[in-house]
Amino acid sequence: MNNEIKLLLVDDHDLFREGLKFLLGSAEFKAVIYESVNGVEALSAIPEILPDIILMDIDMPVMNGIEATRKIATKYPDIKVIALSMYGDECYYSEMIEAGAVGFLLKNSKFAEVEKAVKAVADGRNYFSPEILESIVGSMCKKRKIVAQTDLTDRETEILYNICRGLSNNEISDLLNISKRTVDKHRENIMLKTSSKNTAGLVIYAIKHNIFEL
Amino acid sequence: MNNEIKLLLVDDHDLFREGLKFLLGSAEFKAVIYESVNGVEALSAIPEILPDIILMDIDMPVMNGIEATRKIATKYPDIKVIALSMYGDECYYSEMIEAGAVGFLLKNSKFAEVEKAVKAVADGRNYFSPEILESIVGSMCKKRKIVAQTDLTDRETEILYNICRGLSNNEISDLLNISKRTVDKHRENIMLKTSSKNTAGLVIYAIKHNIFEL
DNA sequence: ACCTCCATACGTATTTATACTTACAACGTT
DNA sequence: AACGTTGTAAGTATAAATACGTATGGAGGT
Repeated sequence: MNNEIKLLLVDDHDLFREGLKFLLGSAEFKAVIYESVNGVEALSAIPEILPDIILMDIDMPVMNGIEATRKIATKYPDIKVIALSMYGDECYYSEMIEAGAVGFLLKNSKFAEVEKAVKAVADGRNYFSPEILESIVGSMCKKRKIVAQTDLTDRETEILYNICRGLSNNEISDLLNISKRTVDKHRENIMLKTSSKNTAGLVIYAIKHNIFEL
Repeated sequence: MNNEIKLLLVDDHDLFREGLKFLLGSAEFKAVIYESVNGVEALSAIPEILPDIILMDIDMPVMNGIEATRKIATKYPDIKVIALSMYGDECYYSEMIEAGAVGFLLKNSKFAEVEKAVKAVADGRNYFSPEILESIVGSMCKKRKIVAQTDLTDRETEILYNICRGLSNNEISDLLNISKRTVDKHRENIMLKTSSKNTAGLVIYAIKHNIFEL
């Protein structure tokens, strides 16, 4: 934190870069600022700059920030990439995280947030803006809500699982070495318990209740 | 960061609390340490302590950390809860995040991580251990992979959607004012295109390709 | 010992789904 | 103008699923 941080700004908007550069000059930490206007330029500039941290825009011509981040994270695992995006849509941040970003900021955040993020990643931590975290939480809650317990017996669960695999009652009866009629009956009972009208309902129930994974 | 931080440790293992308390004494920041042995005790102790940050174990008798966090986050939104868990399973952290934790640490992390986390949340940020972040990334990648495009026509997509809703071909034909035999044919074509053997396969395909949402 | 739940099995009947076939009008492309 | 795709429709046949029954042995709890 006491050393100079080499910061590379990658953004196609000159004005945005200029403003950010100015602000970073007044930051708590000392930073040397480099600039690139898109992913391709950034990639070619990196070998000689070897920046510590990259502030990467996502929407860019030539090569977008996600692709660029993916390549950078692979070739230079020590370089920390902080994503800068106009929007906090899930499709953005999840791909960016997957690509290897260790931070994610929205462009409408205050500079103090940028400072925080830079300090955090310089320190080996990661920083995600509250909006993003909230969104992550949100998508998790969604996922969580559908996890519930069933009142299906083990056998019923097993049979439901195999129904989801696409097996017919006949095939299931062979698999489990029981009568086809028994499977029929189980299926009937499962439909009763799960309030399903048909196979479609069964499959959806099974997925919602983690009996079957996509 | 210059003020004293009021820290409440909630963990049922005396030794763990003691060790952590000692370590926190040598931390960069100044902290007053309070202790509780489970969620219930923590909840009754909070009104008089009014801690800034809580380090909350998840596996505890009487009231687990998730329940306790949920209650705390509701009643005292200003108190930051950092989860401490032995395991980084998704079922743990996602529930904990949902409950309102702003940080998540694994018990096998070094004390430096605890320090980082405390500083981060005291500073209004959030801190998730790299393992957890990696896991979040993992679950996101999974989600992403299943989104793909289909070569189904609009009509076929519509019919597949209604199949997933649990409608029979007969009901779909009524709904769309077409012959039942037409729906039969569409269904057949869809099965061909999606390489599905039966309804179960159709439903799974539809969910994977975002034609139907759970 | 009694009772409930579970897994097993079978009978019968109806409804749906699956499979293979042909046909044709509308539309766009080559 | 010929061709491919789409959406529509229909015939025939079999397989599967759905919907009612009933029944029995065993495991577990009261």
